[in-house]
Amino acid sequence: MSTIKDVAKKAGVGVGTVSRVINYSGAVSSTTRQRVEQIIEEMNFVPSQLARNFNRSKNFLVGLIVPDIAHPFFGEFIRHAENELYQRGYKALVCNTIQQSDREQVFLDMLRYREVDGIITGSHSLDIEAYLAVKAPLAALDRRLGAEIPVVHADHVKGGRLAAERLLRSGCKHIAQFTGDSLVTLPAYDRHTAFAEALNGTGVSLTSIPNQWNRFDFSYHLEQVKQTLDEYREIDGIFGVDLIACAALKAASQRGIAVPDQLKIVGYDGTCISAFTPKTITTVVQPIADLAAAAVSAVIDRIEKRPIGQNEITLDVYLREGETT
Amino acid sequence: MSTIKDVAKKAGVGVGTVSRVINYSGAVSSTTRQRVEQIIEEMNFVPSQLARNFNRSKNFLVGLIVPDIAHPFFGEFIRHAENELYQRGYKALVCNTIQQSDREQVFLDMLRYREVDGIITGSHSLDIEAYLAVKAPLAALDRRLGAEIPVVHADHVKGGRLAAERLLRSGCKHIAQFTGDSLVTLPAYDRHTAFAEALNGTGVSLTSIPNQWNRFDFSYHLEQVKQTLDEYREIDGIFGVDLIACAALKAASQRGIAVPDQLKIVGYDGTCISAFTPKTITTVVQPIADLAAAAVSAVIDRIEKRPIGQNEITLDVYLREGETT
DNA sequence: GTGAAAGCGCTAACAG
DNA sequence: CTGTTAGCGCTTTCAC
Repeated sequence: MSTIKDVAKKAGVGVGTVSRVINYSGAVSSTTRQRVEQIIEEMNFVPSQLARNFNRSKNFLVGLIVPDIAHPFFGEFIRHAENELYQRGYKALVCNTIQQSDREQVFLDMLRYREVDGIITGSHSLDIEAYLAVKAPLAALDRRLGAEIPVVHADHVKGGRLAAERLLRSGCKHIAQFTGDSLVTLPAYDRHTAFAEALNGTGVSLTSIPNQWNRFDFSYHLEQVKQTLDEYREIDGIFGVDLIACAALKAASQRGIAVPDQLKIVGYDGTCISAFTPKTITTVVQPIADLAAAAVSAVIDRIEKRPIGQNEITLDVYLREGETT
Repeated sequence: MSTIKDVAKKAGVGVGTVSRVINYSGAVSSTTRQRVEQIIEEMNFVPSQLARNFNRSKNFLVGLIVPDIAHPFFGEFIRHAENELYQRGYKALVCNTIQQSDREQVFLDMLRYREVDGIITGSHSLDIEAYLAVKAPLAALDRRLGAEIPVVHADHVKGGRLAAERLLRSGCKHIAQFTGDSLVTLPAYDRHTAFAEALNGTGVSLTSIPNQWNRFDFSYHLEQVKQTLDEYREIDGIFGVDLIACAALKAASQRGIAVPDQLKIVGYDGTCISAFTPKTITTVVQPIADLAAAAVSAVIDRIEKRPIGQNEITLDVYLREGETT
């Protein structure tokens, strides 16, 4: 593995010159440049990124913390985030927490150890304090971690309202919604509050089923929907994340309930799975690519110490009509 | 940001001692150790991973190259690979190639630049030569890149046979299979050859439709299945990856074809989506977690220069019965 | 047991 | 324009 020194010696120049050549920094006469480039070629020299990172004390690496990469929402988020990072010269380190907060802590530590230059987190298992202790470039997806830390999220208030309006328009009278853990103040929870509010005074009954919506365990959701359908026979409308909507479609099929005739379903997220089912699911679409781009911009602005704009970014959602309403 | 030198000075010891303390290497008297640890605590000192990586010339980073993270098969693969890497003290860098071979080249270059210690690739857009040029720790998923490069894959021959036998057992007479690009010698292609062989001499007709199976574009697959069903009215059995099986289920539903009565479907991969549909898809399950573990072991063995075993690892598959056969 | 010193490979400041 | 030199922060001999 040849080094910059070897190249310099063989080319009969100083290491500074070689550095200038490979970095296109400073001025080098074209004859020198040519000679050096040729030697580099000959020796098959490749500058060590390790050394470069070291003395610029930067990795061009951003950690992406998510509960589960295989979950469609996070999978799509990471796909877009990775792409966006790549466009800007950064690489993506993925971190699955899979409901283990200790792993989340480890990844957060990578920031202190300067293994990554910044972090985007979509996981929520850790206490907020752990995040606040980190005064490094950080951005959160759908969680307010403190005034200092940028958060990007979809307009969940509008999302919840759109879903409710859609079910009302279809004439539903007994609606069930599968909510997240209300103990945590997630922007994402707003959709359920907004959903309930939109139903208020319409005479429509609402049953809220607590559900761990970002858990990627289909049988868990399926079981929950089945229980709900069995317990509340009158239900004619269901609202939940795409995975739950998908489970609802399956449960209805197994119970012989016709969709959308007897039961209407509205999903949330707008992930690819809403199209995989025989009946395309009507769903509230989150702008996943834009969320990813916004989160990436937020961290990179902080890494590169650019003037920063607002700390809370809310992006628009819309309802995509399917065949379940 | 305090450095090891600051700590040494404040503790009144040499930097070597501090280094021994934080690495638990060499011997340090317990009094010294205590004093140093206290100072470290006080100063809130954290060793720079950047510097450490630099002088060990190692990153503990493995690149994971896949066509599309959001594709269920690759999403699950990455999830397991990341986990496995984490257990062994490595981190995962993800690289979406999304059908762009130039990006694949860039990621491969990271190996030469020593940005990653090794690479696991599940992408196949690049010419084999580009891989062969890299004589660094590398492992491939489902592709033979050369005798030197380890490859892990499922037992696709058995997989193809299982699928064929299942459809035969259901009494199918006119079967269609959606194959990959036969130009490339992928182990994964064996399933289609085996599938065809198993049908040989049974009097059952087989139509093979060329399909880009690892393309993550549902509407593309859906369109293809629809065309096939329209063109070959007599088809009563379909074999393809889970995504295609899913599309087939949808196409059948839209065409008013009853599954499994009029049409049987067998998927391949065993990804989570096979359970998402109202009728669970009968599918050949690849041991994704084991494939990931094997690939990770292969790269790490090479990174850590351990004696290596065989270069081609074939893992068992099985048929998971669903409701589409 | 512990301190001093020599790098790891590169960048950047500083003389020429 | 270009060579020299001083680090970047840590690990690792090598004496003491």
